[in-house]
Amino acid sequence: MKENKKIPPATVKRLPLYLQCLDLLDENNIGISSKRLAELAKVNDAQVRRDLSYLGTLGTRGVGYDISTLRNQLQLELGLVEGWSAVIVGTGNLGSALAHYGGFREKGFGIVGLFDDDPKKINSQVAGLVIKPLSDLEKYCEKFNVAIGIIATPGEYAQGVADQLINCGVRSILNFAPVLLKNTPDVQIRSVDLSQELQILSYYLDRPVLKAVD
Amino acid sequence: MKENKKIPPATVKRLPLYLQCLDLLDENNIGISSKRLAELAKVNDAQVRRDLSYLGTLGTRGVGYDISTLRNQLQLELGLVEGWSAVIVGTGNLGSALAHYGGFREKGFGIVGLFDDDPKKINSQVAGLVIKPLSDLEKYCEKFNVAIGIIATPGEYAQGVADQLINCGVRSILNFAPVLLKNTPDVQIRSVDLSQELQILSYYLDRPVLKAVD
DNA sequence: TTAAAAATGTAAAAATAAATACAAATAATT
DNA sequence: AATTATTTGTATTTATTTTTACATTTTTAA
Repeated sequence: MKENKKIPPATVKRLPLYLQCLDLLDENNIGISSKRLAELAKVNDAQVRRDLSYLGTLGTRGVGYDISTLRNQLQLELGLVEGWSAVIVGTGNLGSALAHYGGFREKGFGIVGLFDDDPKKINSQVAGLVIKPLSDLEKYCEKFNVAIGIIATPGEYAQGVADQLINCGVRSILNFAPVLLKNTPDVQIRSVDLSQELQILSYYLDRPVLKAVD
Repeated sequence: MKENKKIPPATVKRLPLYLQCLDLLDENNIGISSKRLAELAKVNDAQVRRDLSYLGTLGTRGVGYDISTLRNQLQLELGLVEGWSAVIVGTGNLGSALAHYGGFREKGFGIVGLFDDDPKKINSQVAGLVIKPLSDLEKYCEKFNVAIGIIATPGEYAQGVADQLINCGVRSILNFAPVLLKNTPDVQIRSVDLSQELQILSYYLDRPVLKAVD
């Protein structure tokens, strides 16, 4: 367990963004300034320096940041070197999209199981993984020490699935179903609600002058 | 164009959440208190009152809020009564998931077109819509007065698609491709990056004591 | 060698967001 | 009719986040 250096939540949300920006750079770049990184990430350059300072004293005055050091520290802080295992529950279009999505693996996450309760889907393959029934969930979670559950079921099944995941020891859930999951102590839940994102856009559609926030 | 009442961005982000909470209520509920709504939305009750106060004086002291008034005002403020038209570009699993997703229509958005440049997909149907080539985009945008473009292509095509959408007069983009789109004046861009969400979860995985933010 | 330019790290200030606390209004109860 | 309980709306306070400003360090140029 990592010590609690207490990085502000607003900063934590930007760390993956910085990592993404580094990935954009030409391979023979060796260093980068907060000014340049800020341009790429579209944030204030002092914000970049302040954010990065939570990871330690990584830069050199008058010089900038060493890209590889920076990448390493970001990955370390975000826990991307732990090789967390994840399962995806729900194998409709969204679950399949997630299963095919290379970005998870690329960032160090391993999708070790795909689950669905539709008998027609069980034992068929998606993205090289065999779809298993939810009754196999516990077995998988133990075997692969699954840390993350990704819910991509229709809304009506999401809470039940979440309960099962939690019951299997999963302590982090990424939920794409458009429902509010119950809070459980010691379980981190992040929800991405596609319709809510569109509604926020819609608000600003009528008010082009105003600035939205991430 | 709506006048700029300047609702704080943090509040705007919660408005769709309140709407979702109202949808959870039994149909014969007529009123709701900020306390109850706060429980459902998992926020502080004063926060609910403060947020709603930006929409006007909607409640009655000692009584609470009339649900139907509240829903109407939220929909109005979010622009959900304008019947904005949207197109989806990219019809892989993610694009298909979005096309099938009922939540958009339910909230008043109309998906009026599906676009892809894969010749094998053109003219096939997804969710009752015929997939068209990107060369038809301009025609559609004019015909349906498309306000919103949803990008669900692989990363490498996303910026090009965004440019085309903007060129066709689209002023709001919801981007699911894992790339940072260039800023364009007067164009609102919201990006949902699946891998970044997982990375944020990952940070807290090692630090169960800390509290994440939305 | 010295001066100017570039860049970090952070103190201090400013801006934004959230929570507390309570007066005012309404409804329920005695 | 008076009292108590409920509940909003918001002033005030507190917390968090962002930005400004600058001393400090390093590099480059004169």
